[in-house]
Amino acid sequence: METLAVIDFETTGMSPGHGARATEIAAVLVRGGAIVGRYQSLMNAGAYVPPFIEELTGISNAMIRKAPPAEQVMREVAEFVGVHPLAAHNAAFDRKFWDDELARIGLSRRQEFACSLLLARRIYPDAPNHKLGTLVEYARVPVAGRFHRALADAEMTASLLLRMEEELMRRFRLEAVSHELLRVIQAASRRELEACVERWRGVGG
DNA sequence: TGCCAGGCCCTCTTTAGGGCCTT
Repeated sequence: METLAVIDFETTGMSPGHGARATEIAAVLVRGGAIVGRYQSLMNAGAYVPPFIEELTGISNAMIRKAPPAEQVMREVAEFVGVHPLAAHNAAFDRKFWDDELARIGLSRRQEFACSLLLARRIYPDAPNHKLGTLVEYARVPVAGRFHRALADAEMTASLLLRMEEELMRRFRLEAVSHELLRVIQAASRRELEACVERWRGVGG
């Protein structure tokens, strides 16, 4: 049975290419339609947390100073995730930080990301918007805690992915939805969801 | 001190611009 690792970063800014660093990471393991494992830690990368980010996340400079070193946390979470396929909400963002923080300890990513944002745009085109908080309400996913904290966001992203997998199974009469199928769907045009799944079914996916 | 990005995708498109998402 496939296990999926859903991750979420809190950071000091938008891009590691401009000096932003991670302040917190969470990873949850999803298997058999349920969350079966959780990892969460603040991390001290020596970076300054701007006031806007402190307000947004509730993660302060004082909290970061007392947190374990980023190197230690990244080694732990990389070990926790292993080679399981990855997922995140707006994965382009988390992928940048995952790759950057791993590179700093001499590691590299071993798997691809599924993106719950791209999937939601295809599966829930009529949602008011595709922010995580809006989708949690729209898809009736349980609120797991404070938004913009890593573990709560990772758990809600995982639950949203499970809800979308259920929707795909119902709509297309599939017995299961693999990470590979999610990758195929998110890579296809928004307007071609039906044709994309039928092609997948046709080649025995 | 506290600046800042970039991929996706739509459309009044493709010789481009701008909104959506993530922190």
